[in-house]
Amino acid sequence: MDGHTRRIPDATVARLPEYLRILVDLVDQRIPTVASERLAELAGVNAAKVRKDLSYLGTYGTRGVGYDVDYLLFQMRQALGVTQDWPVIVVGAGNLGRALANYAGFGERGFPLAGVVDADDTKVGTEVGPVRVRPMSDLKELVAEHRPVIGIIATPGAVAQQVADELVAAGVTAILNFAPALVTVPPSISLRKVDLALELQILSFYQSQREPRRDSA
Amino acid sequence: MDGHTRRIPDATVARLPEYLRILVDLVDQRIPTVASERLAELAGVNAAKVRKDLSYLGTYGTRGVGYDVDYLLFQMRQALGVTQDWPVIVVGAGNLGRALANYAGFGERGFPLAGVVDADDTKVGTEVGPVRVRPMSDLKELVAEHRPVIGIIATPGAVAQQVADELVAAGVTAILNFAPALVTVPPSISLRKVDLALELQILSFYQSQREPRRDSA
DNA sequence: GACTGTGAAGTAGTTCACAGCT
DNA sequence: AGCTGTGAACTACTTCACAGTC
Repeated sequence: MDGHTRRIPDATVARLPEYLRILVDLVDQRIPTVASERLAELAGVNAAKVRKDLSYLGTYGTRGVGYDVDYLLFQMRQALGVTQDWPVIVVGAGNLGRALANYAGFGERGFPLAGVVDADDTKVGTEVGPVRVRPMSDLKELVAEHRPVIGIIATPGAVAQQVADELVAAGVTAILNFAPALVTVPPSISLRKVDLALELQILSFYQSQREPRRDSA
Repeated sequence: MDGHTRRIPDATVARLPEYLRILVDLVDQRIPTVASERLAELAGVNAAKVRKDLSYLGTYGTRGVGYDVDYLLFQMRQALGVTQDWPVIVVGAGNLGRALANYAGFGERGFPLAGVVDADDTKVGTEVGPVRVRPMSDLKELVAEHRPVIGIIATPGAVAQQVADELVAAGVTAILNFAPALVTVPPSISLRKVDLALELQILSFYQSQREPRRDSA
């Protein structure tokens, strides 16, 4: 029952939230057990990978039967550290920041909006989804109030590093960066990046490999 | 001048847009040449990786000097197939879809908004950023008009697969899926996925590894 | 002297294939 | 019989280290 937990490979970690989502669905459907084969199908990967991934959690399925859905869901939440909500603070109340703040999907999945801050005084005080934009100077207070929080950078690339520094100074230990810029943080801080244009460019690459486009402007 | 182009590894492809962004910056700053060491620093990777990545493009830098920024930028655009704009069509005019449609960053980086469609009649006709929402039945026409386009799925997860099927039927060959659901498409279609909550959960994992949180509710 | 391009070595991730439990 | 858990084989990616060029 322990889980002599070896270090979980990054590639596995990146898949755990997908399994989590599927398990939530299965619970909703009152499905009591699931085999690696089925889970693999639902996740779009192969069964050996599922079994190996789950084995890192110290999970014990039952041979001949499969995995107990409730218990696996419990373990998955435990492993991901999503047994409680993690509030998020959005920095930047431009289009993207407002969009993210409005996006209810976050709250539903355990990441409620704690606040939105912006350096631009003309934006401060305006409504964004469920909150009002607050000045950057409120950041420290906001973080202290909700800690631990995840900071979301939704500013132009040019100020992303500065914002990251301010988040770290305010006590934020996990950052999701949507700005198209390299951001570096101390090693104790977790950082991930999402760049929407970059994803489109990757699609562009694979697509133009198949069916090269005329290059005439 | 040829570039006896070996197949480019996926990991390299995923980094090319980052190099592209950096090169655009360097051109703006009128910097004529760049060494792999410097490029690596700007991209947050190591120099050997940069050199190997660029070598897949059939790029020739100059030993003792570095890479010509203009030429490298040209090659990068060529490789990524972003020498012309790729219009995007957003499916789903909910919070996320409207957010994406409003997000100017796309247009600036070569992905202008061709339209927004939604299955919900009460949303059809409403303004979203620069366009009006059109009904799903206009999808085929919209695609035909702008082809090739990239389809963006910004719907609830439950209808994501159906939307993907409709996009494919309408002639879309590249899809970016923001819905939290597995979507499968024929092998000739390029597909990528961005799941915002999933990114937050990954951060949650790494953070709770460091500083486990009390589990009391 | 400086910097690229790349084989070779090293590391991480995936998949196979099967022993072992229920 | 059915399905997990995992060593072993394989594949992909990264990094080293250095010969080659300017």
